[in-house]
Amino acid sequence: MRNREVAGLLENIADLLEIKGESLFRIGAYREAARRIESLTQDIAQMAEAGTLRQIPGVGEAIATKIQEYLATGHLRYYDDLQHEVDPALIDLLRVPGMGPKKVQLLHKSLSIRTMDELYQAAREHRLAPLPGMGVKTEQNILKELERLQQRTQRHLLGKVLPASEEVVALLRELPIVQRADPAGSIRRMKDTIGDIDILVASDSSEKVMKAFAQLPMVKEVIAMGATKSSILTYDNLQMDLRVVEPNCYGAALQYFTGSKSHNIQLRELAQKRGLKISEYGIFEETTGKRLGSKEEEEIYHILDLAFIPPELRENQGEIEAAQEGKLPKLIEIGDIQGDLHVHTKASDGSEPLMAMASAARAKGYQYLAICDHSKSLGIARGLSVEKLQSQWEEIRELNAQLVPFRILAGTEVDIRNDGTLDYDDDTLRGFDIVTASIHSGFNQPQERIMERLAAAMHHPTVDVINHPQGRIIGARDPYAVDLEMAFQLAAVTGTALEINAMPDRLDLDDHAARRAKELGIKLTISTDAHDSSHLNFMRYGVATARRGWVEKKDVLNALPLSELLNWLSQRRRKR
DNA sequence: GCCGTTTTCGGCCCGACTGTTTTCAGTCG
Repeated sequence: MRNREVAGLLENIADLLEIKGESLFRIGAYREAARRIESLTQDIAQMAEAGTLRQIPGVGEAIATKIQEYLATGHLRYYDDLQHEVDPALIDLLRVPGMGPKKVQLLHKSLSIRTMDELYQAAREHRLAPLPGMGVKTEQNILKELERLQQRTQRHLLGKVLPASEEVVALLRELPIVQRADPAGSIRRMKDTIGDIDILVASDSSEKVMKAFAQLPMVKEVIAMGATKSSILTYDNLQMDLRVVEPNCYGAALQYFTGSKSHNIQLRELAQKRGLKISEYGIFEETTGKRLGSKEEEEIYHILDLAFIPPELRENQGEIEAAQEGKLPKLIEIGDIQGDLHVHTKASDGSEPLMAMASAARAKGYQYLAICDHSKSLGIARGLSVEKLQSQWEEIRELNAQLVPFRILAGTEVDIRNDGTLDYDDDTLRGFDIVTASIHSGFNQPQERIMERLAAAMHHPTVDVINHPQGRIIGARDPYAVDLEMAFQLAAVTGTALEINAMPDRLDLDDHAARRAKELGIKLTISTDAHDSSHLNFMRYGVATARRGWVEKKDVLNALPLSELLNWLSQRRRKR
């Protein structure tokens, strides 16, 4: 898939146009197209061949032609020319907070500054301040931001940021002056990675809240402090932005600060067409200025005759249209989950015994838990030999007798070997209650080989689920070369379920892929891949990813009660 | 550059904050 590559190209064009001082609307058009292509599960190259590029919202005549040219020839004349007009090195400077296209252009023209290093030097030597529109304060800020940029990694895992934000929100809620508090922004939308943390508070004493916020125990540095907005840096280098609003605007503010930007823009356009205006203070009649709603978030949507749109869907990916037509999905909820279908124990690379994992699952109110330790050849993870399996099965039988009606399923995470064969013989595989299969090697194989392996696994008569089908580790490893559309077709034909792996650094299938799989009627599992009992709590991230993928309860295998899950599994055995 | 039950041309979300200014430009979300 070259989707990310094409999206990146369009982003670069937008950046260059921005520095060049082009129309903001044209720049926005490139960014919107990039965003749409990034979230596509269909292969952009295939769409280009089929001539269907213009079906992508935000892609019109001009951009479609450019994509065609780029994919066919490997380069784009327009982009090449642009790079001669505007030095591409300057794009980097836009990453410095406070540096926009105008300042980048100014510094480039007057001081020939091209890189962050040069910018840093110039600021150190006080050459920025005398420039028109700059000044001492601006120079100091640039210096500070450059230093901060070095120590701050760009994006953080939801699994790290969500608990941190909830901790802060809990502390803020304890203050008597605080009426309401919530994480907002991309955290509330449950994106898999997060930049800055947005927190919203309703209070009549804004400044007191600011002060209390700045004194929280996790605060390392106060970056900015205004009347209604302040930013801090925590000891684990998370930036948190706090905004305080009056309680009667809280709903409108929560809607606004939850975003996404793109969702809000579309919502505001819709409002405009009806003679209404939306801001963070409420929804108003354009002509009279009369406020129609603001206290609760739901009001904003209801006044526009929309069903309430859950935060996870607010990405301008068709949710507003669906809300208009009353066709929003009834999203799966954490309480719908009846069990976990992928966990490890001490027998392979987990850290707790079977009994501990089972008790923890039962304590969560689950009806079942599938033990899926690694298979024999995965030496690095102490994969189980057939002999060890026998004793694990024995242990499971004994425990099940004690724990009834709770049920431990004897499962495996069998390795799909480099040649596409599975890591246990068929007889052994038939002995499991559930077989999940994974690729753990040959990550760099070409797409054909990867697809052959996946196809072989999905056609194998015992395989029920493919785990982490994309194979990404967020921030560490790119997905392997999966043709997702083909994988989905295979899953649909063979009736194989696909996992949404809930590990915070996997979340694989990701949200877009999950949505496409759901559209094609593929069964999904949401499992944690827990290696100790605390990891069972990762389920919320898997459910969040599923929700972002418009997934409903009926799409998810482990939302079934035990008896129906067992039915599904045995019917599958009979069919094959 | 995209898009269309108010438009194939003329629109394109809205406000706060900062630092530089004497009324505003640039940046951000």
